[in-house]
Amino acid sequence: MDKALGLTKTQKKIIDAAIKVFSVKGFEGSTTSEIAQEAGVAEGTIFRHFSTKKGILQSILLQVVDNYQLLDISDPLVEVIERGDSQSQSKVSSIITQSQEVMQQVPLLKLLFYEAQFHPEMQQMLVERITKPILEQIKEPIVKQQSTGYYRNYNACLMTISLFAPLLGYLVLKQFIPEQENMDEEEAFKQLLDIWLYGVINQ
Amino acid sequence: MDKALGLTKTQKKIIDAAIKVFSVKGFEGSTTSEIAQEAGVAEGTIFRHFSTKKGILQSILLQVVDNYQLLDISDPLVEVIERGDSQSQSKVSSIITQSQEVMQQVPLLKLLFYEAQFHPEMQQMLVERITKPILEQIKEPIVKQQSTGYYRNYNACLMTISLFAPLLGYLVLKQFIPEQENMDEEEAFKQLLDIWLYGVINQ
DNA sequence: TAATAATGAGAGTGATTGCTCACTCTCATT
DNA sequence: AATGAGAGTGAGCAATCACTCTCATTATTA
Repeated sequence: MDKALGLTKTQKKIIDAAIKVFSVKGFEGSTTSEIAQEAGVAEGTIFRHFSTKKGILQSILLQVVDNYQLLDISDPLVEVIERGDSQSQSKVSSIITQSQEVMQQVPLLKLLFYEAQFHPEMQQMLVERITKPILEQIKEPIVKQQSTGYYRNYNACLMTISLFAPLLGYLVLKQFIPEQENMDEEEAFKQLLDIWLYGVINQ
Repeated sequence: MDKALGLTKTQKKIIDAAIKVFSVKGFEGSTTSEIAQEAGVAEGTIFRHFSTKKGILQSILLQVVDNYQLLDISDPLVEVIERGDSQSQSKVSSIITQSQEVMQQVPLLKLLFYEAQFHPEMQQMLVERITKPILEQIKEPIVKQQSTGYYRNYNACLMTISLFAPLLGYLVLKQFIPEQENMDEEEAFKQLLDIWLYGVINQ
């Protein structure tokens, strides 16, 4: 039956095509016929697998939510928090490696987070399954470091934002200002983590 | 002729209505008849003032770009950078005051930055007239502080991102996770600036 | 007051949209 | 060979869209 991750080959073709088209033209700006063309199937085939156009978007969201690759970015960050040392290059590098995968998904994430605001169930799912888990996962080791007195007692949620937002901001900014800046990604991440750490470490 | 800032009363009514409708439904998700209804004008009237629906969006962008209120947020940040002390409450407070105005504009900014990716001229205008000026305005005093040795020698652009992204991230996050968190906005901004500062100040 | 411009109301247009449905194709089972 | 189930097709439908046109009414200006 050609299934993988609960999706048939045709369904996967359609979803991949939809991601491509939605990313370039936005959800409302895309047409089902474009998606069909990109997927190499008839328009009618789309509606045999997805009840509505919005159903395609929801399936994309489900695919992203069920894909833990995304959450993986928080693991190396947790390492950095626990070691309290950005110099541990190996871990930093793994962040970069992960984030290159994530970076290619930045347009998709932008799409989902933006379009979700028009569809409350989707918004809730994004918040509950992606935003909050990441925040919690990162907050926990921060609180632990605070309890030992190694980190300052700022609000843990704000500390998490301070850590995460610049990394994400850097990736987003890079997408529409390809500031050539003779600096590689690894060095950039290292500096961003450094700035955060030395603002967090007590003394 | 009823002009103010180059816009007649009718044009202003239409633009205000369009901002409201676009913010709620997105650009492609909105219809000109909705905008007309919200503005209390006939649909045909819209097209007497704007050649196309996209023309309305472009006028909104022009209005935002010509409105320096937005850039004002960088002034108090520059103050913080120059003083190197977030405790200077008066200045922090003025950031908050400004940012409350800005915060109400967050949905509009999200709209413009998102929709602009589908319209290259608009994207370029946003980058050249908003993003880059803000970055430059904030980078300059950072570089000055670096030259005196008071700030560490990280890449100035990254330092700017580290400063700006958490503030923006906090505002955006607050919009779809109304984390009641018994913390007022002023305290939040103070802590975010603190975290940044003590990661930037040498020693 | 007369002339001119702006607007409201709303029907109309062609193009496009999301979606349907009658039909075909494939292929395993009978 | 006959059957049935399910995937795929694409012409076409009803609705909607951005946009136009007309014309009576109101507001502005000379």
